[in-house]
Formats: sequence, C-alpha cells, structure tokens
Amino acid sequence: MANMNDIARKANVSLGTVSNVLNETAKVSQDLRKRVLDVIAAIDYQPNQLARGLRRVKTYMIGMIIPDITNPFFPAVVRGAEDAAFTNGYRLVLCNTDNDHSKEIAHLNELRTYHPAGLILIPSSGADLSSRLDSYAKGGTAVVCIDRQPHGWSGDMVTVANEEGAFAATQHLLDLGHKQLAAIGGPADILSAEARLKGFKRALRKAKIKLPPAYLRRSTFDQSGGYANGAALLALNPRPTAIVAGNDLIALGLLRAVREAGLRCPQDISIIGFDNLEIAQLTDPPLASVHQPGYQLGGQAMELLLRQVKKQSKEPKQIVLEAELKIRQSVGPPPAPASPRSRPAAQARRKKT
Amino acid sequence: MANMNDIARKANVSLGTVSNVLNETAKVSQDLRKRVLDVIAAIDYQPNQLARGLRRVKTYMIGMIIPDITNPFFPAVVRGAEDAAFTNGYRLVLCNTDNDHSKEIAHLNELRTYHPAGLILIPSSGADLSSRLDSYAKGGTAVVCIDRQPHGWSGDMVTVANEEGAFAATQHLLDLGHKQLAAIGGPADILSAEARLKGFKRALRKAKIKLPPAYLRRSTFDQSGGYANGAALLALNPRPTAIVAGNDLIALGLLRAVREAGLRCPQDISIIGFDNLEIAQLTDPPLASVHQPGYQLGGQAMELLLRQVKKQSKEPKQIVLEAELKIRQSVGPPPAPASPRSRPAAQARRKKT
DNA sequence: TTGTAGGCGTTATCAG
DNA sequence: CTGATAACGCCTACAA
Repeated sequence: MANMNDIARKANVSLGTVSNVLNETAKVSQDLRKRVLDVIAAIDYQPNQLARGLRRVKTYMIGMIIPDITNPFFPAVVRGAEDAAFTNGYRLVLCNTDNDHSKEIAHLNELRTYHPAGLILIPSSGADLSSRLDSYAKGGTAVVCIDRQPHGWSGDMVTVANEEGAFAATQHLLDLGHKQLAAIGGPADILSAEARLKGFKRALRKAKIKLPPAYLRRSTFDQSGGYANGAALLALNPRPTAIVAGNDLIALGLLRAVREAGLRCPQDISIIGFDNLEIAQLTDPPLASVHQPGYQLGGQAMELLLRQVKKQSKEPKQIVLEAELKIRQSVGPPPAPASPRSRPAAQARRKKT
Repeated sequence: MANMNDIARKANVSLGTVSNVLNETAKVSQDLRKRVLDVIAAIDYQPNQLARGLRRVKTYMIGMIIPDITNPFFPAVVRGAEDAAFTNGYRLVLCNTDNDHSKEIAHLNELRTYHPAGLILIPSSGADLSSRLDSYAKGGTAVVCIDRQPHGWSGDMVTVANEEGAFAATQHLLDLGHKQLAAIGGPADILSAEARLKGFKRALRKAKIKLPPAYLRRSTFDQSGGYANGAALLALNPRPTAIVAGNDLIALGLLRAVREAGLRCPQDISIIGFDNLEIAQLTDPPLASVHQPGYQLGGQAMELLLRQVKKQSKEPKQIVLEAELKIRQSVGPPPAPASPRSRPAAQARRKKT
C-alpha cells in the first residue's frame, strides 16, 4: 500500500508538504496542493491509521463495552452510537461482557492499548471501575457511561428515567383499581433494575398499599427467569392481579407462565414490561411497557463523547432521557375479588370495561 | 503508560531481550527471563498494539461488516463471531451498512488502514466486491463471507441451506393439503432471499402446483414490508391458504395483516417464516419457522478466519449449515374451500383441528 | 511557504 | 544467548 513518501515523490514535493496538505496544518500554495491532491486521488491513498495513531497517541476507534448484544435492548443502543460515530469518521470496537466482571476488566485493559479516542461503557454491575476509568481519562481517552452508573465515577453519563417510568407504570395499574400488585425485578446488583423497583415501591407507598414480601421477586433479565418467577407468583394465594416486570423479556416469560396456568391476560391478571421492545407489540395480548429510547441513548452517549474528544467539554454532563409508558392490551382493571361477598362491586367495575 | 524501554531499563536487560521474552522469538536464559517477567508483572505492562500493528502490518482486530445490528437475526451472528474472536485474543470492529452499497465500500476502504487480521463480511447485495476483497487478501488480511456470496469471489464462506430450508417448509404445507400457496420473498438482489424463493418454487413444481404471478411478492426484510405485502395477498381472490415468508420479520408483519383482516391463523391461513427468531415462539399463534443457526454462523466464520490467520489454510473452504424446520401453531391444514358446496367436507376436516 | 529530521513503541536483523 | 540498530508510516517542530 502506498504511503506518504510515495506521494511526495510522485508529486515532487517533500514529505512534510504532503502531511500539511492532508492535515491542513500549514498553508500550502495552490499549485503544490493541487499536485499532491491529484496524486492522492490517482493512487487512492489512505493514511495508515496505525502509524497515525501511534504518533498522535489517539485513533479514530471508539470502544463500546456492553453486556450482551444478544439481549434485544442493546442493538438499538449500539446502532445509535455507531451511526453517530460513523458520520464523524469514527469506528466502533464492540465488546460483550456477559455481565462478567472479569471479562469487563479484560476488555478495559486491552482496549486501551489501541488508544481509542473514546470509550462507551454500559457497566455490568455496580462494581468499582473508577481507577481504571480514571486512567482512561488521564490517558486522553474520553469516557461516557450509559444506563448504569459505576461506583465512584462521576463523568459524562446518559441514563433513562427508570424510577419515574416504573412509577408511572405502577400508578397506571393503581388507577385501574388494582390493589394486589406484585413485581419481578431485575438482578439486585444492577442499578437500573434497582431504580425501577424503587419507582414501583414509591407508587405503592403513595397509594398506601402494602407489598407482601412474597409479592416481590428478583429475576435475571431474561425470559426463563420471568417464566420461573412468574409461575411462583401465580401460585400464591391471594394471587396478584397485576405484575410489573423488570424488563420485557421477564414480562414475556411471565406471559407464558400466565398462559400455561390457564389464566387470561388482562382479564385475570395485568402485566406491564419495561423497554418497549419491538416484540412487545406483537405478543398476545400486546404487552404494555415503559419505552426506553435505546437508539437515542446510544446516539446521545456518542455525542457527549465526541464533545469531549473535540475538547468542547466543560464539566461532566449527565443526561436523563425520559421513559414513556405505552399502554397496550396486557393491562386492564382487576378481576372480581375472589370472595363472593364483594361480587356486586366487582361487576359494577366490570361494566366499565 | 510504560513501554518496553522502561522494562528493559528496570530489568537491566536490552530492549531486544524484552521483545524476545514477550514474543518467545528467541531463547532467553531463565535468569533474564524471570527478571523481565517480574518487571512486567510489577508495572502491569501491556504492549502498545498500535506500535506492534504498525511494525507487523497486522493487528488483533477483526472487521465485521453486517447490514444492520438492529435486525434481530444479526446479533446472534455477531455474538458467535465475537466469542470465538475473544477467546483467541481478537477484537471485533463492527460496521453497519444498512444494505447501502456506498457505505459498504466506505467501510471496506477505511477498515484496511487499521490492518485488521481479518474481515468477516455479510455482503449487502450481489454487487461485485471482488477487486476490493482481493486487495485485502493480498494485503495479508484474511476474508470470510457469511450468508451471501458476493459476485466473483470464491474464498472462505459460511452459508445456511436456504433453498433446502424453504423447500422443506413448502413441502410441509403441501403435505398438509394446501394447494393455494403464496410467498413473500425478500429483496431480489439478496442471494439468500433468492435461494429461499427457489426452494419454494421447486417444491411447488415438484407437486405440480401452479404459482399465479400475483401469489409471489417481494418485500424488504422487515415487518412493515410483510404487513403491506401480506395485506395485498389477503385481498386476492382466491385468497391463498398458506404463505411462506422470506424471513420472520416479514411473517410477523403478515401475521398482523391477518389479524387486522379478521382472519384466523392457522384456521384460515397458514404461515411459515424463516430465521426462527426468539420472538417466533412468543407470537400468537407461535410462528412456524425455518431455523437458521445464527450463533454458529458467526462462530464458524470466525474459525475459518483464524485458520487463515494461522496459515493453516489450504484451499478455500465453504461451509453450509443446515436449516431446520420448526413446526408451530401457525400452520395447519387448509380451510374448507370458499364455495358453499364443499361445506360438509370442510366441517369434517375442521373436526380434526 | 516549503523541506528536513527526530521519534512514537515495536519487531527483526545481525553482529558479538 | 544477548544487545545494538534500523525500519514500520506518520506528525511536528524547527530550520531554510
């Protein structure tokens, strides 16, 4: 592959002039400039990014560390980031951690040796990464965290209003008349999962409704977890009339458990998910969910990052994107109470449906 | 960040010796070796991959160019590739093309300047990329194509048995007694889409069933395309009793069209998709589909790639993975013919359902 | 405005 | 077996 020396020779100029043309780092006369550009176009020259990166101690790569691209929430985030990166000439190095802390550390350590311009991190857990992230920042690599704030770190950050979203979802169920609400939260060490549960509990407290311990379960953020924990909730007596799921995958598993238990959704039980995956509109019944703007999450993160790279940054900036409740047919008013005595009231309510 | 010079100094050896220890490129005495390794461990040294890459004209990066990570089929492929790469010390640079040829070219051109060890390409269309791919190969970058064979190229390659899969799906519908089969294929310039249609047509031909031109439609590989084309098919008279979709997203859109037309699946119409996305099991009714082993597709591609990188390659190798038909409730026997005269027969058959 | 030279951190070659 | 030394391709003072 051709290099700058070849160009200099063919254009009859010096190496430095070629560099100056390429980087616009000093004024070059029209004549020479044209000669250089012509040669560049003729042999389809492209600068060697490794040499450039070695010299500048910075490349046009941006590391992106996420839990798992296979989790349907993340592709949109990655895509949002990639699009913003691409239009600015940056490329994405994608790393999956599987929420495995040691893998996260491994990626963090190795990525640095490529001197990426920036790093976008969706932390696996609440573990303390501050020393490593600080060392990135000191090394001139911009860092932005998404979704979950790592312990002891306070740089740029983009999140979704998890607590408020879960609060709104719960409030909606309360407004429909539900009094027996349960939740299947996500893993305890994931901050966003925690925030959602917090919103759920806050809504219950505000409505002065008690949460029996058995009504609160924790699950992994996947379907099978939702299925298992859902089945457990459905077996309780009294059975909850509404369940708030920590994410859509959990809700999907729960939906399956409901179906297999011979129950109907929403007549017997209401379900709300979180994420608003595309699938949510296609299930039976369509799943109500709290929408997370994944694409924007990634896009905004990349913009914060590039702002740092271009030194336009001042103090750290934290962006919180809104979560929007999407009501669909998986929620409805509660069924008539099990005890025969309250039938009349229940029927009155039924008519509203 | 520390470099090899620092290590040499602290260990009281020469730069060359450090390199020899690091790369095992020449025997180093136990004594010196230990001294070097101790220092390395003490200061947590990691080699600068840019410098190494510049020198070796090869890095541990692997470019992966795909149409769109947001299409739910691709995350599994990417993950399969990433896992295989990671365990071998390689990292993935992910590029989305949106099936846009110019974006594909742009990525192809730019990626090379990072001197990746390899390139995994899922071509956007049948466009001729041979010159560019050849130039990669000549530059020492291994190339493997996935899913769709680019024109005029004959290197390593991993595909799925698209034609056979579609054939099996169609055959199954024929076996159930369907005689009015339609298809919504993918874009005409995508070879895998073409192969699936070929399998569909071959099954019809074998069964001596005619395919009215109106029964064959082409769609983009997404839900909205499936919806629009599905609606068009459902409006035909006579209406098809079974539809083979080019992929699951199309099938999902079609399912929505069926529902909105007030028809029942599978009683009124049978549907089979392609890909067997996780969603397929969760729709109502669960969607029959031809399973594509996405994760293995990516994994095998990466293995072929690494085989080339490690120079264990001989002649180009082409792997074809099997596609497996997954029957679910979206398929059933055809409904009674529309004409009133055949009602009795229809009812007899209904009972079987 | 243009050209020259030194060095970024590694690897590879070649004397000792 | 060990240690200088010269590239790899580019950027950037600094000198002309």
